[in-house]
Amino acid sequence: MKHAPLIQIDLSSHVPAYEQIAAEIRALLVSGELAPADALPTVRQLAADLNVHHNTVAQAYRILAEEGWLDLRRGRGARVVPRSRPAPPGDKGRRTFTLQLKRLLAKAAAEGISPRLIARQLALQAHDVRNWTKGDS
Amino acid sequence: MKHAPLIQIDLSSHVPAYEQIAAEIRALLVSGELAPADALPTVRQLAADLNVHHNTVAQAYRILAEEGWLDLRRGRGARVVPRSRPAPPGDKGRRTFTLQLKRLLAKAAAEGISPRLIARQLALQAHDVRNWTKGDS
DNA sequence: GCCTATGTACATTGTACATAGACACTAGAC
DNA sequence: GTCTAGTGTCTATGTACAATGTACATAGGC
Repeated sequence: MKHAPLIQIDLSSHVPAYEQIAAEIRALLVSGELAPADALPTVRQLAADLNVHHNTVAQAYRILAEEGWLDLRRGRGARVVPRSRPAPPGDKGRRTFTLQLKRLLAKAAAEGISPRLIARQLALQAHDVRNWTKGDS
Repeated sequence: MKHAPLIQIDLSSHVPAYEQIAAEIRALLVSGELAPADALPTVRQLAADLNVHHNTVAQAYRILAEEGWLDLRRGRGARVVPRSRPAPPGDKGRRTFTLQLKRLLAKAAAEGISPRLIARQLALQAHDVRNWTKGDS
């Protein structure tokens, strides 16, 4: 099967490329669009697509491997592996999430996105979240 | 009036301190908890509270000043100033927002926060967003 | 066995965060 | 007016880290 760009990153952003790559792939993993046994592009392949160095992609893969999503083997490539749901985080983890969410919304508003649009987007995403792991294609 | 800590940042986080400070204050500005004519703590005051250098706070203030929220004057301090709603961003801006939101939610899920809790938090924030600029204390 | 393709390790380079410390300006006391 | 304390601002510096270049180690096809 031929992949569409698979993921997309913004090289002009201040957030590190390897982190963006990991975040994008993580989103696909969480939503189920990438399922166990699926093969990921090789580090050099994806690096060429994104115009970064293959070591940058390798660093992203390593992060996901440490989180338990991937199995990396030299010479063979990267595959998605089954992963048990991690222990729910404590108050601190949940509060950090809320904090980052608030900051993101405030920034969006400051850039001119209307509260109405923001609220609508939140509702949309909430809907998607409820369908995670149910509807993997 | 005596301020509670006003804002709080995480020095162990990978996101720069000056950015966290700006984001926190921006949230207060957007929500209306900081209104025009209000005075902010001095850079040295806030720096002492947060255990950072006063130049770090100054950098955060400068960001907010460039966004049009603050008026900075040497010797006088920092005050909130009226700000006209900026022009709504184009497709790119809106898509960047959606992208960042998706990444944040995926990360939260990967850390073990249940989809149910995430969806609930989104609904809560959507509610808050709708009350911006209505209920400034 | 050899060759090609894969992920990995290490040294190097550039950039940005955070700090230190001196400077410029303002307001108020006297 | 002058002095003084307090404000934001500027320049230089140390350190950490992102991204790279290059060489290496491993797997699989022929």
